Amino acid sequence: MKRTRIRDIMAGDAIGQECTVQGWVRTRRDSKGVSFLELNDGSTIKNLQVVIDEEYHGGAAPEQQLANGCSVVISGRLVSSQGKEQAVELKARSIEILGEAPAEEYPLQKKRHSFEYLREIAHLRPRTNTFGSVARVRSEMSFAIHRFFHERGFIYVHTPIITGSDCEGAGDMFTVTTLPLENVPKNGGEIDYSGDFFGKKASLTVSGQLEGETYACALTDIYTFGPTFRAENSNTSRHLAEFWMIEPEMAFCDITRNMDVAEEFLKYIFTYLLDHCGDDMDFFDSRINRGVKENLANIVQSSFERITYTHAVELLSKTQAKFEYPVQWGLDLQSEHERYITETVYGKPVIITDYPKEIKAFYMKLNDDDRTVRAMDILVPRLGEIIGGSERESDLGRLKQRIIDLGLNPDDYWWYLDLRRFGSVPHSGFGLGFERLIQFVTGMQNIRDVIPFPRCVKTLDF
RNA sequence: UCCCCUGUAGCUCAGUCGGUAGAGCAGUUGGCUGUUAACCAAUUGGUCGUAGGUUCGAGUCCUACCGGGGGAGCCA
Repeated sequence: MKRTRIRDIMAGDAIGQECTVQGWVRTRRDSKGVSFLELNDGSTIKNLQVVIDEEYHGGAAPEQQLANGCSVVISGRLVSSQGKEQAVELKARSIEILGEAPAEEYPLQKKRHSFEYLREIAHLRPRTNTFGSVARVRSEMSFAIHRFFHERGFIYVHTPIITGSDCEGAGDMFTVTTLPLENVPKNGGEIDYSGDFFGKKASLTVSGQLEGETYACALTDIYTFGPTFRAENSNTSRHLAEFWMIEPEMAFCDITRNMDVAEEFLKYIFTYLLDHCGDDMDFFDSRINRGVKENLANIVQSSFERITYTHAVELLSKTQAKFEYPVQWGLDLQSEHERYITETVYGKPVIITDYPKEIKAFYMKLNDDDRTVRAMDILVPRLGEIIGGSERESDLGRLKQRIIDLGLNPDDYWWYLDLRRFGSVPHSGFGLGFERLIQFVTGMQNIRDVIPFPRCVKTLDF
């Protein structure tokens, strides 16, 4: 018999139909003469209640073995439930156990486990409500992101994972090598990469932006969505050594349209999530972080406030609120400042633009005041910065000067500079970390719990 | 990398003033004709993270190391 997904059973009116379901037993409750199984197949957070009563004709499954965690094939008839917690239930006619899960050894109990413990059994944690929901939300969010860009004619560009440019400047890089580590060839004191696989030093990418710009300066509207690697020794609930990043890049686009697209982007994917992941979002809202749904709904409804960095500093200087870190023009805004502006001052998302050039990257377009650059950060309540972007410097001379001013070598950026030498155009883009986005929409506290197998400093267990 | 907290049963935790350990849940056994975190009863289960030290005596105090968590910095 064809396998029916539990999601489809829950969504439709299938009462009276015969069907076969396959899944894992989440829990069993016994009374004299009747047993109840909660069955989950991952297609939805909802469990299907299976009733084993006098009409059950048996099969290969003694009830004792129908333990939490075992996998089963169950055939029977869908009936309306006598219980109050569910509308439909499956009256079992036959049950076959595919794989047992000995109760004394199975690490997942039907009680609630701490996330710290579940991280130690990352191969089994997708069988829990929380991690099943995270996986479905990740998948739906990925799809929503691709759909947003696809609908607007953006080209999905696969920027490289391995990069030879040592100049991306966004963080510490992992080296990629086939050199024998026990006897690394050296030329003087320096490592000699000439005999290495690529004949030069190679690393894992820390950003696809510079490569993305090359394709934007040919295909106009592009985006990247791929893995990114940072070898930073940061041990926090917001950092991973391997994470996924989304980086759109648009030619013939100034900072204003960049902001328009970013605002539209966030509203689109949040709307998609609320429309398509209702059950999972209800779970996050009630069990993980009360208010996440309302927060997303408010963002979708709002019109993002747009202010300059200079104005933000004025706001922060005028307030009575106490901050741990000083507020002064020229210093970067701390997380506490960003949250004060978006939560207390405006109560909605805020886009801050035109930061001092000293605290932003070399490639951002210099304003006429020669002090600020066309950067834009989008801040949202409960998180702070969610998106960072800018209009890129399109003038060859000014870009070259910025590189020199920061003590970098223009020769390292020859192909990036070529984009300004030949057919240069105003262009803009932004980036956001996918896992931080998932953290934000689910309310999950630790970034290690929104990616299937987190890679962190001193952690590579699966 | 720095600061703070933490490590006790399979899981989540309690353990007072230093006197060799306890609860809930899970498991096991039994009971209960429709349960919903099912319920009721009984019961198994411990090198108290590791190594030193102080002490007549250490889960408890001290030191180091290891693991976990929170915060900072860096950043997405």
